[in-house]
Amino acid sequence: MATAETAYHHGDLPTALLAAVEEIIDEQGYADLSLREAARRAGVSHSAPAYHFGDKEGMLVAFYDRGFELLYRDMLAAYEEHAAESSVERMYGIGEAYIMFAVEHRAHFEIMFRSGLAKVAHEKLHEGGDPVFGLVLQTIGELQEEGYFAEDNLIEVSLYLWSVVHGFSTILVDGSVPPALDGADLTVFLDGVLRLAVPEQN
Amino acid sequence: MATAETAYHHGDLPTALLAAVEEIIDEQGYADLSLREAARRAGVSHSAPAYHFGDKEGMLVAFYDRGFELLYRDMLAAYEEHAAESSVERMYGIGEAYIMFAVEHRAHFEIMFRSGLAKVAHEKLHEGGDPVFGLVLQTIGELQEEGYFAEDNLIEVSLYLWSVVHGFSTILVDGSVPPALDGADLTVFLDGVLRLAVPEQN
DNA sequence: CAGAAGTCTGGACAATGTCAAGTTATAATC
DNA sequence: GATTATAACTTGACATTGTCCAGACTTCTG
Repeated sequence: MATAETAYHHGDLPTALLAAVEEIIDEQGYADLSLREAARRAGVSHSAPAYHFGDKEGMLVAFYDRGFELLYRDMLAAYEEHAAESSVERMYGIGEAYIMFAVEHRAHFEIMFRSGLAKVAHEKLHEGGDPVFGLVLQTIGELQEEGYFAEDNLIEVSLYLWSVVHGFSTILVDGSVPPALDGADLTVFLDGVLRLAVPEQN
Repeated sequence: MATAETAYHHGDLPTALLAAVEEIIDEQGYADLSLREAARRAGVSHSAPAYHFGDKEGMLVAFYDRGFELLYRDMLAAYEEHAAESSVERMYGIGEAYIMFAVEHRAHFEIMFRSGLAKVAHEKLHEGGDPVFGLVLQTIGELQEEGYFAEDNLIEVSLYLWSVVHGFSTILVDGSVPPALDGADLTVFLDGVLRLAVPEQN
């Protein structure tokens, strides 16, 4: 059996390393993440990761890419779940999926948006079309068609809605909420916040 | 003259170090910030900072605190500038001040909200009352009095507006905008986004 | 079975954060 | 004004980190 037990060949070291990255960030935060600690947890030597990822940034970019895969999967599922309903329901759906992704995959969210990696990696992402942003634009187009927003300001509307959803996610992940809200059930506010974001239909 | 030139006593090393921190983050980003490089730029030995700040986190907390001072100063000025006008104008004012602070003091903004320091330092901040958040609550109360929002959901409204403003700031600082918007004059969108955030008066 | 390619090890190096002990400047005291 | 004390730094050391390089082991290919 040539699985994780094997002495030399690990089996699937890249996956094991990315799992270790998530573990470390969850336990100790992004600041204390080190290549060598990830290698230790995967049971390999300190320079094994370099073979697969080149350097530390390479490993984080792989983690970053995986995060966008997961995020897109969740958002697409939410979109399709409300395919037959109003565009507002789809908007709430993908917004909620985004926010819940941030909460449930905090490690990925941090690397994706809070590590300074965004500047480097986002360029690569946009070359490939960025399906996440594409889905957002699609939904906003539908909102405009159904009269929830004027049709002459797609950029502003998309920046606005993206700001609400991304901002709320950031706040949740930070834990930088006022003390009164600490430990509260955040899903409750999630709904309220999203509903405040979309005006009455015209 | 016992100023910065002096061999031993620097004159005001803490200030010089915090200035160096800002320089380094502006030039190379938060990830490449090191205690020793800050010391080098201030012209002192590698462990001089420890005397004033204890450790690296201590130095960053000082930088963090200074950032909140500056932010509150800007927001308060914006609030008072529109003291005689509608509450919406004050809301736009402090929102714009927040966002422009993020753009113009990018280094402070990163440490304040994107460094993982928030969890540690925010508790300390909230003990002291957090004037920034106080000003936000004040303004939202006025918005509710003037009928822009229902009066039974202060928490949701504050989370919502904070999300818009903070989220937009984050997006600007990231540079993680879709390529079409790169290099565009962001102040234009700032106005549009803020106006989308507040509904018609009741 | 031989060789080539793929996967990982082990040692080295410079850089970093932190600690302990020593050094010099400034302030306080008599 | 000399002495003493305290504040403000320096110097040296150590463990840890990311990266590079030469080598070793394993598996695949013919």
